[in-house]
Order: sequence, then C-alpha cells, then structure tokens
Amino acid sequence: MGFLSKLTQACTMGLPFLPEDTCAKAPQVAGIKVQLETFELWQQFDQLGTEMIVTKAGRRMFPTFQVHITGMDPAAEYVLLMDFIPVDDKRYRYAFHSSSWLVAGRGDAAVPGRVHFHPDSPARGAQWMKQTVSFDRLKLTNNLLDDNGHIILNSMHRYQPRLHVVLVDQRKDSQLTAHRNFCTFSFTETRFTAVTAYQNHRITQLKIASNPFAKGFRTTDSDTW
Amino acid sequence: MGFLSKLTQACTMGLPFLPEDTCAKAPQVAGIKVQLETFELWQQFDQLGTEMIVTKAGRRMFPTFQVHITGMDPAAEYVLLMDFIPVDDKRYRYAFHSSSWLVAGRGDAAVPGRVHFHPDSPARGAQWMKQTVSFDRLKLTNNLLDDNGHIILNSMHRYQPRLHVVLVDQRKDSQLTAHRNFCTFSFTETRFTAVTAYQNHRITQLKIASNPFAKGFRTTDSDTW
DNA sequence: GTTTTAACACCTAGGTGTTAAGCT
DNA sequence: AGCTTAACACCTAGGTGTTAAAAC
Repeated sequence: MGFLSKLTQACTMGLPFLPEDTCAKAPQVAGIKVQLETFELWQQFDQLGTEMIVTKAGRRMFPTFQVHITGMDPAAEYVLLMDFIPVDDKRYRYAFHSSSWLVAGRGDAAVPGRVHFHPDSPARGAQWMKQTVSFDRLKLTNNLLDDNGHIILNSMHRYQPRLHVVLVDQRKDSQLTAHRNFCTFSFTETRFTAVTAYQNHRITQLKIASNPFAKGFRTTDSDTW
Repeated sequence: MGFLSKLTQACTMGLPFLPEDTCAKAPQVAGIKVQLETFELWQQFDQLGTEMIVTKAGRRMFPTFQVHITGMDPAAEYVLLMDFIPVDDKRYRYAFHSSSWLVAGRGDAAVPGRVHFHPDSPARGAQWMKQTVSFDRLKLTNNLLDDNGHIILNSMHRYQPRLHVVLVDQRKDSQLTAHRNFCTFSFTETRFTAVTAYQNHRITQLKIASNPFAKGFRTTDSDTW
C-alpha cells in the first residue's frame, strides 16, 4: 500500500477528536506550533455561527483555513493535511423567527471520510515555515458520489476542521509511523454548520463584506466590518 | 544535498543534446514512450518559425508543451522536468523585407541554466499515464536576475525544449541514479526563437487564431486556421 | 414547509497581443 | 535602427451570493 493510502486510513479511522493539540513525543514533531491566520475574521464568523456552503460541484471555504507554522525541523519532510469531524451526532435546522439554530434530530448516516492533502506535500520544514500555508484549494461538497476528491459533508450538520502535520520518515523499511510521528491541531473558532444555502442573514452579510469574490453584492452599509 | 538539487545539477550540467530520445537500459525507464500532444499545431508554428515571447515577469509558452506518456511502471515513482538548450551559439535578427531570420553574430553569454519540474512531481507512473501531462505553468523570462524560478533565455536566440523523465529510486542509501535511470525526449517541432516582441507577422496571426487568451484580437479572416 | 439545485450577473485573478514610449 | 518595456483593453477561467424553480 502506498504512503498516502496508509496515511489516509490512519487519519480517517483511528483518530479521536481532542479539543487540545496533540503531539507525539518524537523530537521532530513535538515542538511544532501552529497559529491560525485571519484569526479575528474567524472569530467574527464564529460569534454569529459560521456557515459553509456545500455544493454538488464543491465549494471553497471562507474564511480560508490558513496557518503559520513554527518549530519544524527545517530539513525534515512533512505532509500537511486536513480533515473534518462531526461536532456531534445531531442534525440542525435554523429557526428564522428566533434567528437561532435548533436541534432537528439525530445526525444522518456518516459520509465517506476524506482528507485533503495540502498540494505542496510533501515538503521540508523550511518550506512550510517560510510563509503562510493556505488550504484555499480545499472544497466542500454534499455529493456522496463525488469523484473529485473533495471533502464530503452532510448539510445541516456541524463540523470541526482539523490540521494534521505528519513527519515523513525517510528510513527504509520503517513501518509508516503516522500513528506516532504526527501532530493534530484544531481551532474551535473554525467550527461551522454545513449548509446548501445561507440561513443566518448576518453570516451572508459578513461573507459579502469580507470575501473579495462577493464584492459585487456589497452596498455602502455592509462595507463596515 | 537534497534530491531536487542533485537532480537539477545533473540535468543542467552534463547532458549533451541528442536529436533522438535517449533512455538508459534500466527496465523501469527503457520502455517509456512520449508522444507530443497538439502535434499538428506545433508543426504549423514550426513551419513558420516558432517564436516565444519572453518578458521580465515571465510568459507562458504557446503552444503549451504537453505530452502523453506510456510504458512507465505504474507503481514506480517518477519526476518530470523540462529544460531548454541552445540550438546553436548564434544570435539572430529578423529581416522584415525578406521575412526571414538572419544570423546576427555569435550568441550572447549563456544565461543561468534552469529546469522546470512538473508541479505534480514526484508521482507514480499510473498517475502520469492517466492523462495528458501539461507544462502550462512553465514561464519564460529574459530577466537574468529572475527570482521566481522561471526559465531564463536570451532573446533573439534559438532554443530546443527537452523533457526528462527521472525514475525516483526508493532504495535507502542508493546514490541518486539520475545519471542512469532517466530518459530524455526532444521534439524538433518545438524549437523556437525567444523574442521580446513578435517578428514574423504570420506567427502573430497564428497565435491569435489558436490561443484562446488572444481571442480579443481575432477578426473573421484570421479565424481560418 | 424545508432543503436543494441550476442559471445568472458580478466579481477576482491572470493570460493575450497592441501600442507608444524608452533604451542602447 | 533594433530591441525592450510598461500600461492597456480584451479575453479565459473560475469564485461569489442571488434567485426562482425543483425536489423531497
């Protein structure tokens, strides 16, 4: 089995969600620090209840998940990838009259678990640390039969994005040590509800105000963010 | 020294230009066949004397260098890269009155030799063979101090693009066998003169007629290609 | 009634040759 | 004179929320 296949398995199967960063004790990953970029923007969305559009063809996230990394071994090789785990086993619906989310029953059947490898992977620590690492190519879809490698999510369900930093072990015949030499980072500010159409109008307005691609919908009064 | 550094050195230094494809006898590269895509278009340009624009910021090639590959080991890993070698040691100028290229003296000082790695490298044979491999991200520049990793060329000089297919040897502590386990392919139809502005008006017309990005300059009479 | 889809106008981002000015 | 540069209008390609219709 190839490296990526093994890694995919390891990352989608056995990893429990932990609210804090988890690092193995291997010297080349233990010291890694990850800082969420555009943190203030994520916070603004989070306070309103972030929503992310999912479409059949795949939709980018906004805000984009991007991080600044320190503490890697500059010469060592790492793979960076993201996955999304359900926050709970509930389905939600939005009550427009009260402008709030309500639990609408148990979660739907789990979708095919997928991961998104950062396209620069694998690369050396020096490269990852040189500048902001952006996952802007990542797309979300609600198409269970998606054939483009996009992340599949259930609409009206809540998800927590996670970042995994995996050390590529160069030693010949080493068992892939993905279960040991990796770190997992999650930022609770990046949680969101997957939707096919925006529910909370204030989320729509914040997206329009902050996403350059939505500039066409800006009015003078929504410019103040 | 890293893999790519070694490879870069190996490819820019010691490789003599050969008009025919050259393959080492290693079983995983000896059977590789490479077919130039959009061959007819390249031929049309070649018959007129292909010109490629070079700019300070970097300019794509048109036609794009793209190939279809067969005969790889589907499970083996390969790196694909391109370089450009001078066809001769001459400088050219275009005689408008006779619509032909003339030798204008000896070639200028050689530019920094660079290679362009296909961004999907390294990847398995199965991946490379699955669909057309396109080098559309490759850019040509005349800026000797270019900092973007673009291919540096002398304007008014003739060049031959080359494709190198390098087998990535997975064995630990194997000396990098780039000097043995690789193939080089060149297609004489892809030779061109680097220019900062088009010289032959028929080349301009064929570019306008065939490059979608130049559609704005099409007239009804140049549509017939 | 709620959720999803597809077409759409309006953007960003960047690839074209043109053109006029600048360089040597 | 020959060659190069930079601004430009006009494209391609694709990321936005909107909207009305469709699906369930």
